[in-house]
Amino acid sequence: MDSKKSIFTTGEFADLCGVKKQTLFHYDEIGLLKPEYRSENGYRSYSVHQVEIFIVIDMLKEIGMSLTEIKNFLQFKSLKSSIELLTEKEKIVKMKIKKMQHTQKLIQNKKKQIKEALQLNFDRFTIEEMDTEWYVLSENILNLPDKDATKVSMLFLKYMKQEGLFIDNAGALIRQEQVEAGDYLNYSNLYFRTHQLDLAEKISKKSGKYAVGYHKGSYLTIHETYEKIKDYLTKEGYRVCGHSFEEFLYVMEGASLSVEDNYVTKIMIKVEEN
Amino acid sequence: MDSKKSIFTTGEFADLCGVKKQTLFHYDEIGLLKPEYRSENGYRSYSVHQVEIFIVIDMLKEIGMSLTEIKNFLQFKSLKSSIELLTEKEKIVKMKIKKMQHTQKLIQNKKKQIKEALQLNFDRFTIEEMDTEWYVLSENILNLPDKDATKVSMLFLKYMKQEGLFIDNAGALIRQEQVEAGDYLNYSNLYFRTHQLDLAEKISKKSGKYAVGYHKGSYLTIHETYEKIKDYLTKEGYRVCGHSFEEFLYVMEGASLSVEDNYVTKIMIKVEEN
DNA sequence: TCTTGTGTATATGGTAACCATATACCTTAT
DNA sequence: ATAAGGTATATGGTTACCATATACACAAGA
Repeated sequence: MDSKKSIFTTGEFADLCGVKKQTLFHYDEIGLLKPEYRSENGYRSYSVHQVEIFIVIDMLKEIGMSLTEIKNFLQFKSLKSSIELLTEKEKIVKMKIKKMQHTQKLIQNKKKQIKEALQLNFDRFTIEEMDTEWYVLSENILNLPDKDATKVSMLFLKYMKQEGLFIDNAGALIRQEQVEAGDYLNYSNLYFRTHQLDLAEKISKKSGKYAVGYHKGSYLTIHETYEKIKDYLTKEGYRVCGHSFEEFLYVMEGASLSVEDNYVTKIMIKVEEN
Repeated sequence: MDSKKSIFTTGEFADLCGVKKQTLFHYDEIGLLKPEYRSENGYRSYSVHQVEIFIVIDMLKEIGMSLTEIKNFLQFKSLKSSIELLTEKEKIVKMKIKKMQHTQKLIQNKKKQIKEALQLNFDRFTIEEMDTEWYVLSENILNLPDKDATKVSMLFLKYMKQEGLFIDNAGALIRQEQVEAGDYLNYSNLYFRTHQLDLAEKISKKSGKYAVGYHKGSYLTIHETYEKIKDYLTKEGYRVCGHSFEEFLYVMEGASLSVEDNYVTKIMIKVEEN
């Protein structure tokens, strides 16, 4: 006569919700989700309907609200403002979906990159015939003071990030004169490889023979690799005839425990035979 | 001659990455992302390429990896296992996108619900003519011992949750006999409203006149509201002629600070005129 | 040149949302 | 009747930061 159907213990309810009992204790403690009642033995009892509350809590948590915020929201002090909040959250969810889709692309790209890396020999220099490629270029920063150059670069990178174009590798362009002068850290532009040709205004290209080498380790020691490539070129009867393009890989099978030792920069310098 | 372009200070780099300086200090400390180098004055210097690393870190964080896991991953101890990990993470991202899309629906539903609630008077009982509705029903738990009933309910709810059908409200069906006997907590089935008619095997319906009332507050005091509805029916010249359907999560503008006091259970009992 | 505002570095303590563990009690199944 | 397993509370620990305080560095103007 006083049967109570669909009443769950803490363990059952936790299982149902896909969390640990601890979490429910916590929610009880902070008053976010208290059990319907306690039995005489002190055991918590949750009802079916509370599963629904939990689902809402879980959802709000998922979209980045803190438990305190959620508690306030569930107070429903004003239904109108609740609707407003939900409308706002709807936008956030849309953005998150977009971000996740971007992440998907990023992962695919990284996988491709690693697969390529598996085929590569980072210790050898080569001369390669390369096709034209299209880049989105930053403004020229060569003749700017370092401070200003940094600002321009920042704006460029922020823009690219914001537009979701930060999927492929970023690169740096070093002009022939700087390469020849050994002024390797004096970039003239940053760039991104792109397949979107509608970004036409800021595009540059290259095609022909390139010396390809890989620099392992810090940015600061890249001159060493450049010098080695130059030696290699002399030996092979080539000389620099254009700009250098640096792209960043950082996927070397890591013997080293130090993260940054695994950084690899791909260097491509336009060359021709003597 | 020794110009260094695109080198960022901690503040700049933080801005670029969309985080606080503190976060970068933290990553430096735990060895996850150390600056390329330190100037003589002790200032951290980050390179463009490190933005790329940060983006990967951020992405991996987004999909639920801990900083320690990320650090290990970036060690690239084995490129093959790195690819495997990424492939696994790809699946997770897919799932997350699905979940987010589900969340979108949920939010829309809650908004609709709140909008409806704004029109309602929770203090009045009414007799309403209602159309046929289709429900996904759980197994009958009426004649099961409470323990077993709970288990069956759990399986039902878990199934619904897993299938992503936990968008609309859950409800409980109390049979006429239990309603008449005052055994209001002795559900015979749980149900979900549904628009998917392909779930045909587990469907139930109803159509006709219903007494509609709202119970505010705890599950345990629902009998009070039932008794009031019964009084109301007698006064109006109606009597119970079918089952009662309870649905949850109609929200009330919260006068109370206690979360659970603001929840409302909608009670619909099939009735006919005397 | 001095100053003043802004930037950086380190150190320390604090926070949210749990998780792990220990201890004690309760319940059910054999 | 006893063991296995579930529940309750208490306490300390964890992760990924954030806030604040203090000290030093740098750039720009009076």
